[in-house]
Amino acid sequence: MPSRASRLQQEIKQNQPFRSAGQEAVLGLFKTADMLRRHVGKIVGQGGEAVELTLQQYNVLRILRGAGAEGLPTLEIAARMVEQAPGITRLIDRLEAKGLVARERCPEDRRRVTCRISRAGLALLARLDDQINRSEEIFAGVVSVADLKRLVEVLDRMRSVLETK
Amino acid sequence: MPSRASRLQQEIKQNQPFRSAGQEAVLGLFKTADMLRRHVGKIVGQGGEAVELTLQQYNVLRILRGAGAEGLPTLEIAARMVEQAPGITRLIDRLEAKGLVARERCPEDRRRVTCRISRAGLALLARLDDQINRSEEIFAGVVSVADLKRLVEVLDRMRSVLETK
DNA sequence: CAACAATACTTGACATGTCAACTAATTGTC
DNA sequence: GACAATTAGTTGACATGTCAAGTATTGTTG
Repeated sequence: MPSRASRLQQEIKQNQPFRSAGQEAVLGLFKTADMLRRHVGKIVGQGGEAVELTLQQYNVLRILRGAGAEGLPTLEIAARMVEQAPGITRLIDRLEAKGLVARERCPEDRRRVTCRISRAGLALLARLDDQINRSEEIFAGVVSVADLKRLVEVLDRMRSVLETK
Repeated sequence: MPSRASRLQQEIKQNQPFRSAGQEAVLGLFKTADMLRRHVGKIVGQGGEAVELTLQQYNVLRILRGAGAEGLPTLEIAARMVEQAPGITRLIDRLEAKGLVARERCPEDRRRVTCRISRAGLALLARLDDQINRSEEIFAGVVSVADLKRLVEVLDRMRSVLETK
């Protein structure tokens, strides 16, 4: 019995079947992440009335909110990013320009620059929280919590072989 | 019994646990895709001796190889991309500049531009094939084929709710 | 068959990402 | 305490991505 074309195969109009489960998984991962990225990017990027963010900028704000009042040095933020961000300095430049983040050279170690989220940054995140939370639960209808947990677990193992650099 | 911090949590040094399985899945997906993207990007991007490609450029070449001698119109390529590529024209401009793709205005419908992979493009892909195939099988040791298939299936369902634009 | 809409790209302007130097401050090391 | 090595961040140059508006060509409709 010839298996029907997979969903992904149809999506990218590929006529040959995939060479392996590995290949299909990798492409499916890329495509899903790209769609998700655009989906969330639209939420943080439209701003409603106020400031527009990129996904990366949003991630920085989230990290700084988590860090609280002490803030974090620049490269420590980079280390916590979900996606690598070699251009962290300029990323934060833009957030500072929008008044969402404040920077200050650290007195104890003058090489460091401590970054803190501003009142305005916190307010912006607060406005986005609901929409973001909802968008993370968007899969509730089609994927069970058990499936999500298995997914997380498999992704963990995949990253373990990609580590590092 | 308090569950230990998840792997992802440690990776991004997050002190609070994730709000939900959905959130952890979304972030894990982003992180895994980013790492994979860099991994594959390094393969196609170093060129060895010859031409360097971006992941997107590589994807275009793969699509054109699959299309064979008739080639494909520009936007049809865009439709088949794994990741959306609004800048498809300039993406192909660069491939043409490197001599990997040839373009020709379609005689039947002069709005269209037919793109074909060149001899050099095919040769480049041939040189990359082995490395790419190997990189897609990199997970063989840590993730079973059954797990990969389940992963693919869950990703399919996730994309179904993201559709569309 | 003229006029309007739709299609298939192209282009411009600008934001963002990326890599490789480069500077400044701090930490060993003898 | 001088000097190299390390760490933290910045900058420049350039590639790529993104959105909106523009152009040429083909369908469609009164």
